[in-house]
Amino acid sequence: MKSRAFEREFDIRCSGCMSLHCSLLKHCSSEWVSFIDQHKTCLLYKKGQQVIYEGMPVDNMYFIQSGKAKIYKKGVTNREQIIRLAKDGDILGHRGFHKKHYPISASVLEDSRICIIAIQNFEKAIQSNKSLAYDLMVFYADELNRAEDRARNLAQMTVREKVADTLLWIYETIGVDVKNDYLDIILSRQELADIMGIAKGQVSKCLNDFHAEKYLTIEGKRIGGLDIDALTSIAQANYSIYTG
Amino acid sequence: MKSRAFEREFDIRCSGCMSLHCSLLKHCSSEWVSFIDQHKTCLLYKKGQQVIYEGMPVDNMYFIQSGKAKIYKKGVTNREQIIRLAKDGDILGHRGFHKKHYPISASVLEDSRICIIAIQNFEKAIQSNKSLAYDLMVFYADELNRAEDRARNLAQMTVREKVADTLLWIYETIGVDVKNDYLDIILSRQELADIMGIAKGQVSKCLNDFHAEKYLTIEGKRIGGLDIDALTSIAQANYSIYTG
DNA sequence: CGTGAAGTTGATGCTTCTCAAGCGAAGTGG
DNA sequence: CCACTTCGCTTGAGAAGCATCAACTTCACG
Repeated sequence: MKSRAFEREFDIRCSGCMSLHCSLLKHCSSEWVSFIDQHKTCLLYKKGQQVIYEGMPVDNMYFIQSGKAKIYKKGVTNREQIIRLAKDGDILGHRGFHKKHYPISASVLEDSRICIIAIQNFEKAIQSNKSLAYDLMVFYADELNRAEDRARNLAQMTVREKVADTLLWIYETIGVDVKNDYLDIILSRQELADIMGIAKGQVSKCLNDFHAEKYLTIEGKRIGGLDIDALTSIAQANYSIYTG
Repeated sequence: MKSRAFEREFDIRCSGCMSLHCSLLKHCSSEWVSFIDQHKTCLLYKKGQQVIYEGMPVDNMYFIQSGKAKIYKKGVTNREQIIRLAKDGDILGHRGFHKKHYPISASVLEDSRICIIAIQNFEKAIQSNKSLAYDLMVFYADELNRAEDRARNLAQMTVREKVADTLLWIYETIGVDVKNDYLDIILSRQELADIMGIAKGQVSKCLNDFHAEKYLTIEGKRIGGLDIDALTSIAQANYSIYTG
């Protein structure tokens, strides 16, 4: 953990954090909220800094108080596979729950405030707050469905379909800046490629195609003005799914 | 549910079923085991019969007492994507938990005995058996990690790597018949292709390649005598992963 | 046997990856 | 404030991988 040299602490009360729908606190009794308040650490991570290292022993759960992060695994031929993007209020590290080593890495994409709680205390909170385990179970079940949809899409879609599908996914999970309608996250072309498991150049070309077809606007790394209907029909052109 | 015309009931006591590590019963108190015993239905499904229909309202949880099943989603251009194989003791339908409609279909691959319990009773059991929610949470978390590994592999691996990886996956999740060392499940080439999201012909060719290279033996649809080390090194040839 | 379903094999062409060169923006040091 | 450097993006050519399709073979089952 040497690389954490320039992290800085910040201070926030959990009671203020609840408005962010923090998954941990939402279903804890007030005494447990103050327990967590006293046992948590809050750190400021600088853009690009790595929070979780794949293969390291599981020690903490992390909660994004503000900021953005990417969660990724090592893949084939020195590639990364980004499996998820996270924003304010999201958990990091829950994939390591009940495992010895984290199965993923996580890095922040912009300066971010992260609340950290030791895994033992997280376990205690689960054991003592009945609905917390239940809600986490439902949360995991949702993530599982989403992960398996993505597995199917990565396996079966063409590059063009993957790009459309991924833009919609970012739109849904991260959202847009209401001021200018740009996706509220900055990703390099390589990172976009690592989400879809395709080559960087394909991302450039496909985005330019979509731009030429007027389905979106590009401003450097910012992507916005998504034509949701058009992208949806591209992503699901050959689909015979029931969307429940 | 018209197609269930030739299902037949069978009878089994939950207390006998516990030896199969039935996920539901393992952590229920004895009074709840008898509650479930009284509220479950047991049906015999014939080979090929569909148990769960993607898009139908969620009504039951299903447990395989004996048999094998495939769990799959509709995909692109009339393809299916098989997301999981299940055997004795496994749950079916848990992906629909807390959803209105099943996100998956499930069919049995051989004659199978299935125990069925209404979702409301399953909910009651969770609410009343504290460790059940916890264990289900851990179960979902494991499934999530596995699903995301598969997403990465489907996105990044070559066909040859996918085939090696998939054979190992079947070996681990389903196992082999100890008598003859053949994988203990019968899958058509199309079904194997639907697991990996590749073309049927590629499966044939690649299996023949592996056979020629003496990494396995083929007896019709039966595949056996896997050279685990060789297949592992094919699947992970270009991998830079930490395997925790 | 006869029929149909499933498996194999090969030819063809499209999709996608790889690699490399050119370009532009952003940051650095003088 | 300007040249220099660096990094990431773009674009294109060539190669490889893979899907599609069709013809043929094998197998299962009546």
